[in-house]
Amino acid sequence: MPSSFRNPQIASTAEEEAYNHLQKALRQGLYKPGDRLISEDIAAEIGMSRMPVREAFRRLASEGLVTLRPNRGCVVAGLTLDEIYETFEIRSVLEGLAVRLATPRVNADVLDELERVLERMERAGQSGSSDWVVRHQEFHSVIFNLSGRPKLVRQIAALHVVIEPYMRIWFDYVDKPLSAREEHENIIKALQSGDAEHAEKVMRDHVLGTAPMLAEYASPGRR
Amino acid sequence: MPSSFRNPQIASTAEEEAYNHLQKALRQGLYKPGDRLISEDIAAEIGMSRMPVREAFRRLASEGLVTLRPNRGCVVAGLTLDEIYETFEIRSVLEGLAVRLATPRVNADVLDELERVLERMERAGQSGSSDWVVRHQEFHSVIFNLSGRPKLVRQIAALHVVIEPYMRIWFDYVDKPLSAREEHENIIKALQSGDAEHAEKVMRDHVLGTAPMLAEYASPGRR
DNA sequence: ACCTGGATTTTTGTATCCAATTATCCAATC
DNA sequence: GATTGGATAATTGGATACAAAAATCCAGGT
Repeated sequence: MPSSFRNPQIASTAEEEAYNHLQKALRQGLYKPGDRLISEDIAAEIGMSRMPVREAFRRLASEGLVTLRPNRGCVVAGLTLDEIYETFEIRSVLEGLAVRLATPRVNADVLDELERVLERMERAGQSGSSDWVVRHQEFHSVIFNLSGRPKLVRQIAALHVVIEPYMRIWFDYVDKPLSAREEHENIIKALQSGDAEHAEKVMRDHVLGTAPMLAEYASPGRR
Repeated sequence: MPSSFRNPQIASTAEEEAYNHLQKALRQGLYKPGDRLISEDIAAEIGMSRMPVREAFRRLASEGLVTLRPNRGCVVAGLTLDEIYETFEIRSVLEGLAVRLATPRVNADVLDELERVLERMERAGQSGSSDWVVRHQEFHSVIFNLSGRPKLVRQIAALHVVIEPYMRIWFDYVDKPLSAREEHENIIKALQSGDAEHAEKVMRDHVLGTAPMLAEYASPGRR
């Protein structure tokens, strides 16, 4: 049983459906930064009126996935280089905190699961499937979910969503992050050691270390 | 010139007006956790239809100020004890990061301004005015704005908003945080020292240290 | 008195409508 | 040819209307 992935249950409300639809598309990078999202078009696409779509826009805006300006509609957000670095800085301290809190809760089952996820990640990576990105998120997600801090989990997950399109671009270019396996094994080792402070530092460095690699391939950015 | 406080310019859109109205009320604790917010009532209060109010609800929900459930409306959120601690944990690492980034940018002007804000905070505290809470926020805000990280600033500010009602309750009970002056002077000293790592640690400890004091007086909580 | 169930009222979710704002296009001018 | 101005079209913001869901009320039964 993986862990904490969203239930794909049918959306109970039109707004939710619109939100899911748009979030999925934005995560997969189907819209480019700067693209304008016309509420009526999107409403037609999923067969509803503009109102629920507008409400979905608001939610996406507060997660930073789109930008909303009065009378000028909804624009796909995208990150500048600086913003990519900033997002990773924030991730580094939040996931550092999460892993520090998670460390005392680690047990054999958790370590097993992490190894299994890492294995799936490896396989996805070798087959060139961009499923790698999802598996990578899952690896981190297993850890920060273990922190037992719901709000922290939410915030980190939101950051993962924002950088997902760039992770995909990166992955498509370099095809196979070889160093990744080693890095993540190190995180597992740190968790195993039981030294929370050390684990925090390892995670911080891991996250910060990813940013420059990714940034190199994320030129198109900017709104 | 203080620094980074929101322009009270007239709202350009009805949604914005509704948002400002509700956020202000929620920050001041005018609504209690668990209170239900009826969109029509609030719309009537500020003289508009339900639609913009609903959109404001969504924004407030993603900031954690209210809870939105399908077909059951909008409820004032409030924090459990655990959630208060969690929020301070998150604040501690985020503001720690912010102060670390801010430290190299500190100069005499900044130190002067911090002293002035602290002075105003002191005065507000002695007069028992709950303006103390606002000044306290301003003190922190001067520092984290200096980090030069817009997204980080936003996230921290959002957390301040969420805990503001509890800060007010706390302040009303204990009337005068005597230790506060000293604590904040320590932060200024750390900034002055130029040692970013040290400043980060001081800020972390400061923020974490506040939580238990506040938690004691925040019994009514719970959604 | 307390529970139960159904009618009534309230409130929400969504569609549709209208006015106001913004974008686009095209011709006239330099 | 590029630029400007203005008519036209597209799009947004907001109000209203209506159906569906939830909350409330109340009578009848235990």
